[in-house]
Amino acid sequence: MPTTKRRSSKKEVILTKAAQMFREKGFAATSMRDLAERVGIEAASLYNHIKSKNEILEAICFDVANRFMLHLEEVEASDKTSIAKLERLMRFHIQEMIENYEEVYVSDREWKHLDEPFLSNFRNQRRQYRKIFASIIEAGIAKNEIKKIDAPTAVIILLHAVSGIESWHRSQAKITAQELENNMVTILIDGLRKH
Amino acid sequence: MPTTKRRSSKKEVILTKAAQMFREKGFAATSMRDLAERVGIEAASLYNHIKSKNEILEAICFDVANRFMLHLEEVEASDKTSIAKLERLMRFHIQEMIENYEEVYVSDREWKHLDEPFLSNFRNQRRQYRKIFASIIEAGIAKNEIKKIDAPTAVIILLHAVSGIESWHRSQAKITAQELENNMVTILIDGLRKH
DNA sequence: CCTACCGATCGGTAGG
DNA sequence: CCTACCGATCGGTAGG
Repeated sequence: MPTTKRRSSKKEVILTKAAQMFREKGFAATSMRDLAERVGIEAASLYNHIKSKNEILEAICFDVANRFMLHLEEVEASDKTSIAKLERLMRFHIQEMIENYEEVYVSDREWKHLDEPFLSNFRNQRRQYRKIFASIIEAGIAKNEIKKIDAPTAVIILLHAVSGIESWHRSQAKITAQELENNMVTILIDGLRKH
Repeated sequence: MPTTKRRSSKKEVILTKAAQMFREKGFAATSMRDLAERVGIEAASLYNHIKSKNEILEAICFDVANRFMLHLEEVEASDKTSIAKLERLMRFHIQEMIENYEEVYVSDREWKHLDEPFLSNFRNQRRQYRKIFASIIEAGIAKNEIKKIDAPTAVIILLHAVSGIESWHRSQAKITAQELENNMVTILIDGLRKH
């Protein structure tokens, strides 16, 4: 049964190419004709695999959001110190950014173009994610593992610092992914200053 | 002479409103008709003040880029420790992000929509900025003020962490701008862990 | 600063 | 999966 074996492969190709183009040019500036050309078919043929341009964005954004939320809940429930939880979360973010670069980038920067009700849904998941993330930091402060800083501010810094990996990705890296990961964890957890 | 006094005021209104809309919806998704409505004139009338949609983006991006570059050169030439230079740069970034939010945000996220030769020009300024920034960190490592981390990675973290202030801006802030600034500097320079 | 309009391109559909 | 095409909207111009 060779048809079942790779049944949805064309749709996957479309989603992958779309993620690449949405990252390069942005969602709004990517036309369905551009995308079709990259996939190697006519624009009209795209609609045999997807319902609309926005459906592609939805697939990308929620795929990423669900993956991150699942991991966060797993870490939250684990038996670790707060600093160890934070470190694990950050390493996950960094690895995701490296391994699923296009998708994660698009989910982070282009979600504003989602239509309702997906827009509200995504925004809620995002808010919920940050709230749980902040609560882990708060717990660390309470247990005296973490400095008394404003937890939401720390969340913003950690999440955005990681999203900066795009620049590393583009610049053809003089350091390996593993070195990058260790550098980021060191800087964010222990700071720049030498004690 | 009341005409000279506020000669370019309408153009300034257009640039300000455009920065707001480009931030909210992105450059590509903002139409000249949307913008005209916000300014309170017909779309065609915009062209009495600006040459094209792209010219607006150019004005925003290079205004910000020049301001940042000027400040960086001033700090670089100053007589301070590396850590003090870094702290001053970061405080400048944070203040700019708070005071000129729309403009700085657009310059950071929408510059990809610049046309040539502006696109290459902007990219070069950006690369140059990061190179100088990294050299300040390298100098700090050489003088033993800063940990032995990869300087380009540190630059990415510092710059992107600050750009995360958009989230603080949107969330109607429970802390003041000054508290935010101090929190960010602490976290990035001294880290999260309590020693 | 407006009315009137241009050619180009958009996302998407009909029908095969 | 394609050809042929739709109405809507885009950035921008002519002319006043």
